[in-house]
Amino acid sequence: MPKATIDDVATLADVSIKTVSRVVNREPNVREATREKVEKAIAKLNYRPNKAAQNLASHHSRLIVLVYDDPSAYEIPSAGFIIRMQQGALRACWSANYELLIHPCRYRNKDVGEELKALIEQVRPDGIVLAAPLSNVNRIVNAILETQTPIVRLSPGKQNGKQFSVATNDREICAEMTRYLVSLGHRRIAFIKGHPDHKAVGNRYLGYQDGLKQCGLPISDEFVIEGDNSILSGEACAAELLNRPQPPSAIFAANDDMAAGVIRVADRLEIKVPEQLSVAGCDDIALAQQIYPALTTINQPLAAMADEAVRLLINPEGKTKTPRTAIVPGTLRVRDSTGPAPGQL
Amino acid sequence: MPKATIDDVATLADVSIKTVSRVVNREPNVREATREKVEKAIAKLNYRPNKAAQNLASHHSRLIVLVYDDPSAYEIPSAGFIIRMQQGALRACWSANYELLIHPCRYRNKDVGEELKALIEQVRPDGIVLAAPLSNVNRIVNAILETQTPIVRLSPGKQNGKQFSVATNDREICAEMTRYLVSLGHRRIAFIKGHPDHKAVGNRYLGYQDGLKQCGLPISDEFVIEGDNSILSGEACAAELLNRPQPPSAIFAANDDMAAGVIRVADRLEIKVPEQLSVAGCDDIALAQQIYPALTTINQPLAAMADEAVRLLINPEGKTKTPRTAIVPGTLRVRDSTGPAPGQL
DNA sequence: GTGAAAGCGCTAACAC
DNA sequence: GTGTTAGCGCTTTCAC
Repeated sequence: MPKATIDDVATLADVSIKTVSRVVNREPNVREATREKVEKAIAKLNYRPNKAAQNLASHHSRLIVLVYDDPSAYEIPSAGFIIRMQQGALRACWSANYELLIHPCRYRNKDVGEELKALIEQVRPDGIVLAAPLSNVNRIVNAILETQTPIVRLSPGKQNGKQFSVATNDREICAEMTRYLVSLGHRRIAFIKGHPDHKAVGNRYLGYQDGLKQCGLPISDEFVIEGDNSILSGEACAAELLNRPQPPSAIFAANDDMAAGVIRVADRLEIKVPEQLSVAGCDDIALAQQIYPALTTINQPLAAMADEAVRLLINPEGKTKTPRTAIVPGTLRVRDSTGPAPGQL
Repeated sequence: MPKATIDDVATLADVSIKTVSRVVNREPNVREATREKVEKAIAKLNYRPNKAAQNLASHHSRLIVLVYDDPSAYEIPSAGFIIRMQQGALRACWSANYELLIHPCRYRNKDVGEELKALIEQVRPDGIVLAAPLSNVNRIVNAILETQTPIVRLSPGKQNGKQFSVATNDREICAEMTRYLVSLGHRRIAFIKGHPDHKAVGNRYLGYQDGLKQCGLPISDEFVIEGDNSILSGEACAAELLNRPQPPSAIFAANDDMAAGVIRVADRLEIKVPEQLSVAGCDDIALAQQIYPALTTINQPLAAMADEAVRLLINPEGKTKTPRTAIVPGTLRVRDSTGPAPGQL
């Protein structure tokens, strides 16, 4: 049987198509009795509004596009992050009867801007969620802005006043992690900074300092060292720190990969984690639960962030109010790599 | 400026809108000079056809929906698989100017069928790619079929004659892995079977037997043992095999998790991999590259499979010919966990 | 509260 | 080769 149209429903319910439209779109000005009659007809005919027709007539597509960096096969570690973003974005979309289009792209390509403009002009999404690191590339952001499409930037660490964006409380939560380590009795807490180009991790170092300060501990860079976000650099930093005459009793790394490197070196040096050394990371990548001991870290609430981003796009609020940055808080994930400081010095 | 429409282009090029339509859709029967004139106008106005209007008028949406099982947060290991499927599906979609809608869903839900029907009737995709394990649930497949939407099932191991589907050459490639182990001098090659409910892995056992046969080795179940696909079961099976008076010199597991379990046990028993024991897995999950030594395994060509699935939906071939199963071959990924048999017995 | 009419921007079918 | 006409199935506007 051919799909029922709004006309069929109108005929069956003995009303005009406009009334059916009102019922379908939950508009006011329909008498309760009429509404019921229409709803009965809809159910009977198993009517579903045709999206293409709705889009054409209403000039909006109920479509959100999620744009993110396309992981090449060899950096599929980011897969978990992407899936979580998608899950969050989908949750918000579906709850508002929107659909989500995904658009991974290579952000090094010169033409990403043109590519996105073409996409936008064809499918006319009602909004774009732009994930980091693309959200930090002005060329790309501007290309999207030219199309007049609402955009929300997803940038875990960084804020930006010109458009709506969603970020985490990186700094605050890193302070919390530091306080947690102090509460376990640690006093010599080292911090491994990330690659300076990676904006998100700058705040983490500040958070580490905040945490020390809040506990009344002196801030010094004696135990601060810089890695490049890789496991290998974590190993190198750990080797340097742990071979000192006065090694730290806890090492807090600006990301999980480096923390994993620390654990690996500790294992090699036969330093027991967490009995002799506490290790904490940041990001809660899949690896964090797979290594031994399971890594204490900070969860990046990517799903919640993407959810919030879509909400900002869909809600009328997002269209009218002045740009703001929504903050979605991360949470501590205390696992097995942290414990009381040895000997309570 | 308001977006240009087909009328604007027609006016500027001084032709009818039908001619513009012909040029846009690369239809024949346009004189070269006319085509150029129109293309110039299109470029000048930066015209892009409105998808909603195209969809409404043409009764097709240039939209493919990829349906797969939604990983809960705690089984994100599957994230890599999903991303690869998406990448493959997107590649095929974009190359034909289609878009991809993703639709993860919980396949245990009773209402998945209804959910999918509602989705399909609203967005009217031109086709559905249904990934395993959903593709093996008749209730779900039938719900989709009721909507008359073309569907291609993605089921790595299993074939099914009633609809189009895409599978891998599990059996053949497992035979190849077995032959590879034999070529390294191994004669006592154990096989750890997977959970019998998991259809994909049955073929792997057959492939193992084929491989032995092809090398002229006797087939016996002396070295065949059954796990349940988990790392833990891999450990248990390995413990049993390696504690025998005559242990195998190579262990081939029906999936990577179990193979990882084998390596873990070997490490515990101080059996060197690959010097004393070769270990091979199947699936090429992310873990395969992360463990030490890196696991020799079989790549599941999920991206290529999804790509092929979308092609089947988009190409006219898919709509007319009789259902068939396309086979996308997997490939051996030789890494560090396999080597020459010790002592050449 | 409800309905009639006029599009939205395209494609399909057919005429020329 | 090219143009004309009539929709596709909705929403919008405005009249009642």
